[in-house]
Amino acid sequence: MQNLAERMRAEGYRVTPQRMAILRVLLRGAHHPTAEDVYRQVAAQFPMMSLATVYKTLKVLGALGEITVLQMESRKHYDANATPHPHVICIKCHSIVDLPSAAMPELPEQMLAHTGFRILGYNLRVIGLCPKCQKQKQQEASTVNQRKENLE
Amino acid sequence: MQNLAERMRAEGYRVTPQRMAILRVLLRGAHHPTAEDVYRQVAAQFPMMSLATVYKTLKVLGALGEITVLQMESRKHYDANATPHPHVICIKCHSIVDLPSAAMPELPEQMLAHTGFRILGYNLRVIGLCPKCQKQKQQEASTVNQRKENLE
DNA sequence: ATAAATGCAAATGGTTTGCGTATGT
DNA sequence: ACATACGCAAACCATTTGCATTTAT
Repeated sequence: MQNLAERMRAEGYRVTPQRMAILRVLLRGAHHPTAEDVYRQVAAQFPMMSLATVYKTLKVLGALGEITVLQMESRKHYDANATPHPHVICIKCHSIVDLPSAAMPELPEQMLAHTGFRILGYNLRVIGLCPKCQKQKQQEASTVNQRKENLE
Repeated sequence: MQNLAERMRAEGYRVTPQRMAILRVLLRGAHHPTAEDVYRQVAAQFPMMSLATVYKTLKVLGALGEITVLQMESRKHYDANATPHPHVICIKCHSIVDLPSAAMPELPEQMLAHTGFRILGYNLRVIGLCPKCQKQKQQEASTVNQRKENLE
């Protein structure tokens, strides 16, 4: 928490009460809140907070690698192959490639047991860089570091 | 394709030219089209097609289990735990439970190799029914079958 | 002092819905 | 004949953006 504040400053971000409040909610953890959830919790003790700031801050924290964002893409994709199989998705161009279902690794069942869930299946999304984007990246390799622009 | 037409009728759905056209696009497969993509392809030979119909049809095909829909939820969730770890998600109430990263199974590297992707990581989302929803379902067990309502 | 962050409101973009008309059964 | 599907336009909802104001540095 303190370390993060310093890291933010070091990376050129400002440490504001809003950002700390949002971070505090996230560190309470355990609930995988949506932006809306975070907003409600922060607004309770911080009435001036705006939803836009929550979104902006979440983006910053994501860029800093301090939080995980579940479910990156917003658009749905449809696949005539109805049997579950893993996908490999390019982080840059979002192209999607199928893998055979045989590529599904075994789930470590015992780790799931204590959740009490009845397991129905699973979704494996491998993240990577497609061949085309790898080449592109090499060409850009000599360019300036654009960390902040990477917020996308 | 023919079988599907019959299955649709058997299940009480109508077989329309639009639906067949959409299905044909999906069966061309290989590209994991978005709704928009499907629309464009179908509209090329079927100018009257509407985007709303594409969405409605995709929903029907999904309900029939004939296609896979990638990325079900639209809302993002944030997790203060930045190290990648699998999640168990309830299909009914969408509650999310963390698993320790130790639960990450080994990826079968050789299956990925031929994709040419540079693998950066992966996302494992286990789908199931949480304990609470399991109980609820048992109580509803005696109720009428509501397949079509399950479109959600 | 000044560049960056905030809060507001308007815009965006994918998806859904309501409704009157057309069509498969 | 009649319920279901269609096409259109409007509605929705999460997220983003522009901009004038405030604030951390």
